[in-house]
Amino acid sequence: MSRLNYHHLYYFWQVAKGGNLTETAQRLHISQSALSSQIKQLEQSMQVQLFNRQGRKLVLTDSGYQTLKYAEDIFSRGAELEQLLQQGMQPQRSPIRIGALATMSRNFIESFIAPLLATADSRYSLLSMNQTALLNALAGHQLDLALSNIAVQGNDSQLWQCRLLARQPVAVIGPPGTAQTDNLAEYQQRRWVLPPVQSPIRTAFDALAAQYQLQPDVVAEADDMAMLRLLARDSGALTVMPEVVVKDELQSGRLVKYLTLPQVYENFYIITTQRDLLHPQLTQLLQAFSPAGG
Amino acid sequence: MSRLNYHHLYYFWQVAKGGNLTETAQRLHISQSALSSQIKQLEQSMQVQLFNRQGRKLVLTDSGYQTLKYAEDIFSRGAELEQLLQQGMQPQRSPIRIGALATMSRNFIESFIAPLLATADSRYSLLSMNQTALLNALAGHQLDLALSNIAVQGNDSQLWQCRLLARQPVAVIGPPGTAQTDNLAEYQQRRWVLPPVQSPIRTAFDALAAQYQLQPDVVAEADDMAMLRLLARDSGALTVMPEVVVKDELQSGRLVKYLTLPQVYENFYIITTQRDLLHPQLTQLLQAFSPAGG
DNA sequence: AATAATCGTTCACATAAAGAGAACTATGAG
DNA sequence: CTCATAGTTCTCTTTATGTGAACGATTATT
Repeated sequence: MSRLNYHHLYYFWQVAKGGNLTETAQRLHISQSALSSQIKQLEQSMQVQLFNRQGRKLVLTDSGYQTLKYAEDIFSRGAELEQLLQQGMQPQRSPIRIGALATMSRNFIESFIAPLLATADSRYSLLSMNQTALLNALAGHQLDLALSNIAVQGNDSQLWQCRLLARQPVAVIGPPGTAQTDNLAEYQQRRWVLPPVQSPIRTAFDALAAQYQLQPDVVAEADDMAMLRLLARDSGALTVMPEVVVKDELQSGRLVKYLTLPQVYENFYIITTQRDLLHPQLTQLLQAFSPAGG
Repeated sequence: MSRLNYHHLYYFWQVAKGGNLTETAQRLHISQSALSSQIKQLEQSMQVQLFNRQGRKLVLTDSGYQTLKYAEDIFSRGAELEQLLQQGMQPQRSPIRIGALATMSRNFIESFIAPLLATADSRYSLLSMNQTALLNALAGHQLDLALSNIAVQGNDSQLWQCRLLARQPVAVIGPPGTAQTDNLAEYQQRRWVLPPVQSPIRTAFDALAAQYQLQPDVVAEADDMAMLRLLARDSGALTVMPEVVVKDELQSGRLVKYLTLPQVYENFYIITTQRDLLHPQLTQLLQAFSPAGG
């Protein structure tokens, strides 16, 4: 039992799609006999029956159907590659394409790509999208890498590789000039701007709030970190978010950290396809970020 | 410029992964010279430089990197197929695997697979999951087909095929014995159970409610149709949902339709991978459902 | 700086695989 | 029954793949 012969598989694919040997042979400009024997060889080497010879018709077996699906996958990828190669493939160095969840902190993303900015000759393109679009784009090679704060659960046949890039402690942040304390309960009179109920941060916050018997007066919710940042800056309300989101405002004193929530973290993940080969320049990016570090 | 040679591509893949010709040649049990010439042939036939010969090292070019990614994709799929074929591939007819969005109406799903139930010898397995998992499973061949009420937007390079299978008018449904009218405003005093704010149905309902100056008293929200159905049945509140969800209850008179919302539809989509080959038995299922019909 | 070891390329030649074409078999339409 | 059609099987030719030795060029060693 030898290795899978892609040449044979190609012919099988062509025939299975058409369902007809003679026609396919004409289309491919080879003789039927060649096609016939190649497919037979595939069946023999793989020890599987791909077609049922019903009368003078070729009918896909169940195994044949399964195989066809894989072949479809394989050769349409191949066709994409061919097209890419034949249209010349832009000669200048193609940019590194990084996708990021649209709701993530821009500051965090910026800190991630900082090493790329330092390198003079590297080009990259950054795209914001939702989690589903992120995974689609990865699968379709529109992205080299995705950044997200939502993990992808590992399937049986791992399609995605998802690793923890960094975790940020989550803090209560608000305008300066008010008494700061590390006791949540003291913020009963304050107004709050929070991430939405489904989010992990909110869930953690709500649990803590319940524990401290705090009933927060929620004036606004937003899942977008950029939006949260604006609200934190301009609403006068307290917010709950990773510090990195309002890094600049904390530095300038426009906002201050009230307290860091214990045991609550925002996780940042880097997602690639399982068959993971990183763009050479990306390897150094990852090394800059020690796992679970900042 | 001939067609892409998968044999050449395979060797390129192996070498590019290892970065080393000699080692790879030994691993594959062929001579370096063979490897060298095959790769050179690939470069010539595709008219692209895959490696830069720097000193006595082979360094991937940018085009080479792109190509490698496709090759990785192609041959890991191939490896999966090989494994599947070599482990014998379960001889009994493999079941048709249908994935459905966990929040969809079970009645609708049942009506979709009804033709399969009628066929004695067909086996199928039904799996509930979220939209992301659905797409993952499709991409990884764990599913033949997915049912969802969320469309997948078409990317540039179409990965998914998403077609409208059916659309159901959405109705206000509630317990019998109260005056029915087709004027939304008359339901001001009622309690409501509604889909969550992000959902298309809710958005449409809210717009209508605003138009009729109805401020609904929302006692519960749920995105799961099975859950909504239970709430509709047991809460005494009014609900907004496609009729099919509570088909049985409407028939038995336990619930009644108050009014059908104009221009509001719940859409049901069937999602497959773009390189779309349907399981023979699925073709008939689709024909049973005329597009935009019931 | 000289030397040895390593790695990729090139050549002539051997071997294996793909393909052509005729003869053959079986099926289905008229 | 007969003929056209579709797939299989055979022999033979052509093409592609692979080998091993010689070569050139680069890196490491002393």
